Amino acid sequence: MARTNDRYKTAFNQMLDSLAAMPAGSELSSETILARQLGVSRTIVRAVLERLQKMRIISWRGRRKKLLKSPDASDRFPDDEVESVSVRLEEYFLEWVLRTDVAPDTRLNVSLLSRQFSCTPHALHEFLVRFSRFGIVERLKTGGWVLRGFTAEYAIELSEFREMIELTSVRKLVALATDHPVWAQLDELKRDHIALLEHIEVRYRDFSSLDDRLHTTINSVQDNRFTREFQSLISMIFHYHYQWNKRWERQRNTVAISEHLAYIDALQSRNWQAAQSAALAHLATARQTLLASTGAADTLVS
Amino acid sequence: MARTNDRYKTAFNQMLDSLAAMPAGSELSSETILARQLGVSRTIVRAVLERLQKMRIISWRGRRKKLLKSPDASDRFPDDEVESVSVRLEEYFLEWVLRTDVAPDTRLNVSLLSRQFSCTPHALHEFLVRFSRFGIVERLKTGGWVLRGFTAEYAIELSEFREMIELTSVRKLVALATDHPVWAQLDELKRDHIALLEHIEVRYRDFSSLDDRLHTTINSVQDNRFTREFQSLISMIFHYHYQWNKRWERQRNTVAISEHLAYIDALQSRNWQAAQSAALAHLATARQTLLASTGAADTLVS
DNA sequence: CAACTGTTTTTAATTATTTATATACATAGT
DNA sequence: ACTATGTATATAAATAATTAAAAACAGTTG
Repeated sequence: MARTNDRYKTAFNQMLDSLAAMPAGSELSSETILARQLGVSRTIVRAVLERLQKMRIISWRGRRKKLLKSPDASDRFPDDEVESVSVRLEEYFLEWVLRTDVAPDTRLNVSLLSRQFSCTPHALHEFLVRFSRFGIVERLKTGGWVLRGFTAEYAIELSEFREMIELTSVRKLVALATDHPVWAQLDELKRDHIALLEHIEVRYRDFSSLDDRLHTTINSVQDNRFTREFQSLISMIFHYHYQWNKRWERQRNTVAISEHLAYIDALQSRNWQAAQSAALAHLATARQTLLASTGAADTLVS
Repeated sequence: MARTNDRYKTAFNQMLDSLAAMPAGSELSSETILARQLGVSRTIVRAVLERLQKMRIISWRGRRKKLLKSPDASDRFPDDEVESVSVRLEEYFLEWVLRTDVAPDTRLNVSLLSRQFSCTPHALHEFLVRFSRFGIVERLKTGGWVLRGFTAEYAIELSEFREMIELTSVRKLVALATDHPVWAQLDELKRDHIALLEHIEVRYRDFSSLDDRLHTTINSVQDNRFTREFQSLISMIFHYHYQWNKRWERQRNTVAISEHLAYIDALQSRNWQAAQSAALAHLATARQTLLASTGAADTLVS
């Protein structure tokens, strides 16, 4: 009952990390400074210090705080205890939606689902409210929720909207002055793509975050909160998509890297026509991949 | 404590309305049918019937339900009791944001605000979560909320995004076959605009809903849930905007109607260039009006 | 026997309560 | 004096409890 102490546990583990980097016998900084370093309030810092003292990892009296011995892994809170409910729920829920064969437009039973996900009905409800902005679940006026599902229609509408936004970005991008920071970012992205391509056999899983970075960078030139909001939806969908759709993963990513490189080159040429074609080509591939992962369940996972 | 009985009260008032249209002595239909008519469960219908019986408006035994006398206004639940908390909150909150001079990026104090709005902190929290999709408030990772506010930047980004979407719709619309339902809807809208223009002196306030209808119709051709979602945000913003910014209201609406008529004509000509110009012209005006209502508070309200 | 009502059970939404965390203020130490 | 700590208070986020509403089931009646 009552709020969880995830923040305390996370802060404690973070504190252990920084203590591990210090030699035994060193003095710790003041509560206020530690609080700022950990990004939490002094209340939490004091609770952490109390626990550290009780565990005889530090000595603490007044403003003298000395490290007695380096902490080890067993002192930490286990990771699964630290993970907040809302993060767990996103994984559980999306896994449930994307991997199992729930029919579209199913009415959701909150109390039943919350038991399955081992959380309170309220926690699930909060999650659904936040999540409803993505259009995969919807709240009924009469009360209750329906799962609209990650259907082929959803993938198509998502892709169409995405293409509209990204082409707008591209049009704006190619007209930007050469001293705009985006050009440097593109240079860096190009280097990272080439580096990844060289070790594609072992590092092909790293493509996912590179894909995210490229599209986020391109859309950043719009400097528009609605674009950013939509891009974050795209990031989430593709994050889980890459995570679970392992079929032809290496080949797919190799092709995508080439498309990205062509895309970057076209942008750097600052030729609107060329950039548009390259953008459309890559976005079409992405759309196809996404679409293939909806529909039949057997196209999901290897 | 525990959930409100708004649904019951609303259903009761609705039932009174339908009883008022019936002659005394007539038999009511079955619980199941009444439930379907009112859009509620049988549980509510039975509660409503019980109250009606207690008030001697109907007699009820077993399956015989007879109307004894026509109900009058005093039998109803007062309207303000019926209005649900979430609806009230939207009004209160937007009025607070748009009319008072709250500085952008202010940290919101949920418990304080909830007292001002006379609701529980939790109800306000629920509202904020739902409302955050519009980008006017934002949840901090560390906890708590900030009001980003209805600033000039917000108005600009909103308008830019809107223009991108609506131009996409227009491009798709002018290419549609003549038997597509949108053409009939545009004909009807044109008639309604002309009718409104003839009585503009008295009916100028009706423009707001007409504006909403036109843009919703145009964007409906995309048949995309993300477009619909964004259009509903636009509708909300303009709804409150029209409601509170009364300066030059009649003149403004007269101009807008002409722009709408030109816009509709251009669409009906099915000429992409003409339609694009008309769209841009009207959207630019809308952007200016919206922008003028941000910034200085004295531009708000007469 | 089909439609309707009576009764019970399940699910949803809201408030109250509790614990965690943040912040403000007063006091002590260097 | 400044800065750190000790203490008190305010605010946030979670659960638990409570009531409304829906749905399921069983029994009745025309």
